[in-house]
Amino acid sequence: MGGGRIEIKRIENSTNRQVTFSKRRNGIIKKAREISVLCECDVSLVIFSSLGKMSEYCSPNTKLPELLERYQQNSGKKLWDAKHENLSMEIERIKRENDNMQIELRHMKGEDLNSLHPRELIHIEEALQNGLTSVRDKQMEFLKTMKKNERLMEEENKRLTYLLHHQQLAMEANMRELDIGYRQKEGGVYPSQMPPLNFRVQPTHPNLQEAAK
Amino acid sequence: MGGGRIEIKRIENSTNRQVTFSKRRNGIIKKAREISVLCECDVSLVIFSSLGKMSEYCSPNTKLPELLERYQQNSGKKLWDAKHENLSMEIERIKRENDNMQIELRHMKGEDLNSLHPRELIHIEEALQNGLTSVRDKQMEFLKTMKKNERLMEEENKRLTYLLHHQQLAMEANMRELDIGYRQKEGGVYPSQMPPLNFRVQPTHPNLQEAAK
DNA sequence: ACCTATTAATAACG
DNA sequence: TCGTTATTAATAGGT
Repeated sequence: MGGGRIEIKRIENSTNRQVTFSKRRNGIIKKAREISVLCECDVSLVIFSSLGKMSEYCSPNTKLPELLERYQQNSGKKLWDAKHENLSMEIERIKRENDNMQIELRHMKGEDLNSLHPRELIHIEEALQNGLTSVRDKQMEFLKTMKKNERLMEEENKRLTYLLHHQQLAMEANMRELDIGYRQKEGGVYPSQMPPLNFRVQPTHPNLQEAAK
Repeated sequence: MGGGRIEIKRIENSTNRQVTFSKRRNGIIKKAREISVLCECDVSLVIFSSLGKMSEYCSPNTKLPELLERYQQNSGKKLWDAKHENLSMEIERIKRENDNMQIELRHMKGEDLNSLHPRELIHIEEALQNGLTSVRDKQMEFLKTMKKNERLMEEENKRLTYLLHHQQLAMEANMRELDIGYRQKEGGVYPSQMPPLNFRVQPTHPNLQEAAK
């Protein structure tokens, strides 16, 4: 090839290997192009460098899918037919699963019962009964939660009413005081001992809505 | 390259073209092998001669389907056209359907109820109730059928008993007659007027077992 | 990326 | 397809 022969084995020096790859890649692609032109043949060449970079050559007027189709026919090897079959089988499997569930679901809804044995009917009846029990338990749970919420809201209401009442009392007291002070020293500043009116009324149960969803 | 340069264009002389193809094919395959070894890269080379003869090289430890998979990912081109995607999408669709049914079925069995709203619970409860009603109706139907069968069998029993009785009477009568005839002309042939004993006792209700299955 | 000595590839022919 | 040979192309190693 040139400039001192080399053994055909992995080039250990990484830089060298990269350089050689580049040169030879170009060379082989050129060769591929040449043979395709000179000899009117279809060529497909795909190279992945060790770093994963892809290079390809495909002769003009050649469509890779068609070429690969011919490849499969010629070699007997399956490139994607295998995958294809796998997918088809997967579909069949899932469809069967689907049908079974479909049937079970229809039975649970009381449809298509004619084909069933009494023994199977009993099974389904049990399942339905169990389901019904669970669903009703769950509803009971909700009911309890809602009742509890109601109770809590009532308490909260009472608390708020209480607070409101006291606030009003305080306001009235202040008004009176203000009135007196106003009369005593006319034009005076606002009395500093007056409590801020907006003392925060936080909900005691911030998660009330959670259980009711 | 050697022995007098040539233009890179179709070789018109068919023999020459064939020879050149052979040599260059070997050359390019050799190059492919060399670069794959020297630079640790994955190479796929497929050549179809103008006569349709296939040659290929694939680097060791490289599986063509996997390489082509990488090719698709890198190039964005699809080799296994729409067919594949259709299948994949079909699988996705069925899987979704499957999951939905799975969930519905679990709910019907009273599982995974926590994520449901009260309104949905009511829906499920109704469905379960309907199912239960249908199943119990069907069981009732069976019960009726079985009772009816029982009745029919009783009747049949009576009929058979009656037939049996008459048959016995007939037999006894015959025996007596035979006895008399035997005593009158000793060593005579069997009396031809004797009725066949095996008159067929067919079931009146051949479909009895159908309802009970 | 470019240069060059050296080897590999190969065109033409038998 | 195989071998030989003259000639060119490819390229390893270095800059």
